[in-house]
Amino acid sequence: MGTQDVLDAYGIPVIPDPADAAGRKRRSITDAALAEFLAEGYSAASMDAITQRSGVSKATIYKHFGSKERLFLAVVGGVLAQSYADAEPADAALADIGHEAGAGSDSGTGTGTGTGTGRLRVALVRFTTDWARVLLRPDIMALRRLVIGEIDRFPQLGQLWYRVTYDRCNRPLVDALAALHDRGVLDVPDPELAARQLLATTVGVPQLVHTFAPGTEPDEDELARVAGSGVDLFLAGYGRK
Amino acid sequence: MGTQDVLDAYGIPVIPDPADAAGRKRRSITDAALAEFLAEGYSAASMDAITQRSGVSKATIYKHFGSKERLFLAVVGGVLAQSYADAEPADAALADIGHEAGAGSDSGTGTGTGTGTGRLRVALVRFTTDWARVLLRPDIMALRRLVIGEIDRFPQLGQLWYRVTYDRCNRPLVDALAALHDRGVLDVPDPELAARQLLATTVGVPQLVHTFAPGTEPDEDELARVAGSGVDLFLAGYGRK
DNA sequence: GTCTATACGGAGATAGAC
DNA sequence: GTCTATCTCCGTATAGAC
Repeated sequence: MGTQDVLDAYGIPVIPDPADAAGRKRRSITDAALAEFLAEGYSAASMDAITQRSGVSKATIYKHFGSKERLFLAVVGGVLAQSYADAEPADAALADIGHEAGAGSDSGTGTGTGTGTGRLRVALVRFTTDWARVLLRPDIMALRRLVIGEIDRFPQLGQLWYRVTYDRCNRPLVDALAALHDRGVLDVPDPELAARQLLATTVGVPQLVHTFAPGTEPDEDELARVAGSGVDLFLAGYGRK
Repeated sequence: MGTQDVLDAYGIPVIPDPADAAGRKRRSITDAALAEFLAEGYSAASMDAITQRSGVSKATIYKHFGSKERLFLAVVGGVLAQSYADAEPADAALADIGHEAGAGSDSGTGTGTGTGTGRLRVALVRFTTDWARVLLRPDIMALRRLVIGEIDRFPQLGQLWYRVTYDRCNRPLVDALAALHDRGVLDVPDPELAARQLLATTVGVPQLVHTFAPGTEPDEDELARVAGSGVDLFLAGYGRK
């Protein structure tokens, strides 16, 4: 009598799957919590506000996550793992670095401010630009600021952030550079350091600005200009002479 | 009657200057507040804890600073302005860049991984190493994390941090690079970008690690190695060909 | 100018009905 | 499993004596 209102296309009552209902509630909680934590930081964020944002009751939140600390870790940690899903295009550029390197016209000249148009240069610019586009997204920058600010209280998140970024971005680049070194395309005695330098000149340079200017979208033209110049610098230093 | 205990070298009682007493109290408040804010962040820091750390009463703190927000701004802003006092040696290195550049042996070759020992290279390594030593100091890194984490609530501090760093570190470097360009020592069409790139490869690279690994002292050898490699990269790209 | 004592609100977390 | 109502404590800020 009014307890089964929802009917499907055939008029058959739809009994909500309890598991799915719980999953949806859990999702609405984590969404609300993330928004609140990003807006207020950990300490200033209130469980009351998260309760109101999520639409569920406070007791339910505590049943699911136990405490504010655990909620924070679950939410931020979970988002971190998934945030780089949009960075897939960078993997394609990475494949370009490995496969087509050395087949271009003048990929190794690296004249500094010159306009070397080798395939390697294009691939490196594409790779770094893709990553910059992802890492400079306002939501990811905000998450980064949150993690950095709370790192004394939650060192695990700092470790996780660094590791995820490294595994997804640095490590593949290091491997690619090492391979290019072995094939004689580049002269990179320390691929580990070289990768960090390349990312610093391309991604790090605009990232520094956006770290202290919250909410600003990255400018595509500026991004391309910086990435191009950074890659030129890199190739000038590590190209075969 | 015991109210004038303090005597100077001639046995003359020293009446504490009320203004100085207030100044000392103000100083003990700001010291305590800084320690508390660094340890707990803005929101989690409690005025009670600052009261206990400082040794003065809570009412006195409010008489001096009005509110927690104003105390935070005064303390962090004040420290920012003075934190770079230790970076004076970098100015000396900067003078070296300007005065002795071009007089060295092979300052402009920039062989990438080569060991160019020109005076310019030495001066640039010195300049960047000095700055890295200062910017990577654990207390300054902690302050930086605090500012970044609270930037949504206190955008003024973000602006101030960026401006102070830029005025003291970037701008002089930009000017020096522009001068070297004009004298034909380097080929730097965009000194602004070039300075950011140089600082990214030398200071930014280790800074990124220490951002996510709080409390770790920078290793001198590693610092020198990174700075040297970064400067080589820079000279390879921007040296006259 | 500086202290003690306190007002007042909001925080995180839980008990118990359903 | 989920809600309403509540407990308890600690937060910022201030009033008033000295």
